[in-house]
Amino acid sequence: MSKLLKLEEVKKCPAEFVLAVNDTLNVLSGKWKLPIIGTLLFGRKRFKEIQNGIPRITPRMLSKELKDLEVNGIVTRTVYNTIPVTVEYELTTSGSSLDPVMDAMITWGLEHRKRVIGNTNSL
Amino acid sequence: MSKLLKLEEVKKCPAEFVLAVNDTLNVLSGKWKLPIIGTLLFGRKRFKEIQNGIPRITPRMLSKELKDLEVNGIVTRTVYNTIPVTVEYELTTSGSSLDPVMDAMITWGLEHRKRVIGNTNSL
DNA sequence: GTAAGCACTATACTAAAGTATACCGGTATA
DNA sequence: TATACCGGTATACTTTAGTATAGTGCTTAC
Repeated sequence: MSKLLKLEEVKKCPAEFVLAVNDTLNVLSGKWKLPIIGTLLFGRKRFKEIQNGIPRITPRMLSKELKDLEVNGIVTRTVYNTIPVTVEYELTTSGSSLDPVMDAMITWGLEHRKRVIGNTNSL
Repeated sequence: MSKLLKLEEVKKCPAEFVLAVNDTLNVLSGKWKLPIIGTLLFGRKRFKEIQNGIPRITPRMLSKELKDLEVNGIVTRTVYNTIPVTVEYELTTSGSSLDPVMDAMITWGLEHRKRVIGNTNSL
C-alpha cells in the first residue's frame, strides 16, 4: 500500500472509507466534544477554564470527555507540579487539524439550513 | 445578514458556528446513518435493498433512521402504488452534498490513523 | 390454504450516554 | 478552625440509543 492514497481510490474501498469516517465521527460524537475542542482551538487551557467556558458541563463529563479525547490523540494533558498542581490541556496536531472537517461541516450545515430549515419554519 | 457568509466571518460567530456543526453532526450521528447514506450514494433503493445491503440492521432501526433522515431532509421517500406497494428512498440535494463533508472526514481519519493508531498498536 | 415476500410496526428489553450530588487530598487565606 | 480553590472521583440515578422478537395488512406463488 502506497504511503499516500488518492481520495478517489479510497472511495472505491468501502472498508477503509467507513473506518476513516467512523474514526472521525467517533472523535466528534457526544454532547460535549465539540464545545471542548472549540474551546481549545483558542489555545491551551486548564480544567477549570474549560469548565467555566462551557455552561452546563459537569466536572464528571468534562473529565470523562477529556480522557476520551486524550486516548484518541486529540488533546494532550500536561501536569505542572506547581502548588497546587496546574493541569493544562492542548490540542494535538490531529486535534488542530480537525479544522478542515469543521469547515466542511459549517459549510454543509449552513447550506442545509438554507435549504431545509429555512423552508419549514420548525426548530 | 447577507445571503452568503464567508467561512471566516462565521467562525468569528460561535453561535452560528456551533449550530451548523451540530446540525451536521446530528444528521450523521448514530450507528446506522452512515451505512444508510453510503448505500444510497449509489442510487435510489427500496427498503429491503437497503436492509440487505447493511448486514446486521433490524427493520425497526432502518425504519427509524430512514424517518429521521427524511424529517431532516436528507432522504426522500416515494411510494409507488404498485401491487404490492413499492417504496423508494433517495438522497436529497442536502444528502448528496454531504460528499465534501465525508471527504474531509476520510482525509482526517486516514491522516489521524497514520499519526496515532499507527504508532500505538492498539485497536 | 399455507407459505412467502414486501414494508413496515409493536412491545419489551439491554446497554450506553448523560446528569445530579456529594466528596477527596492538598494548599492557602481569613 | 473554617472556608474556598484546584483537579478531579464516587455513587446513584435518568434518559436516550440500540436490540430481539413477533406480528400487521396486502398480494402472489405453490
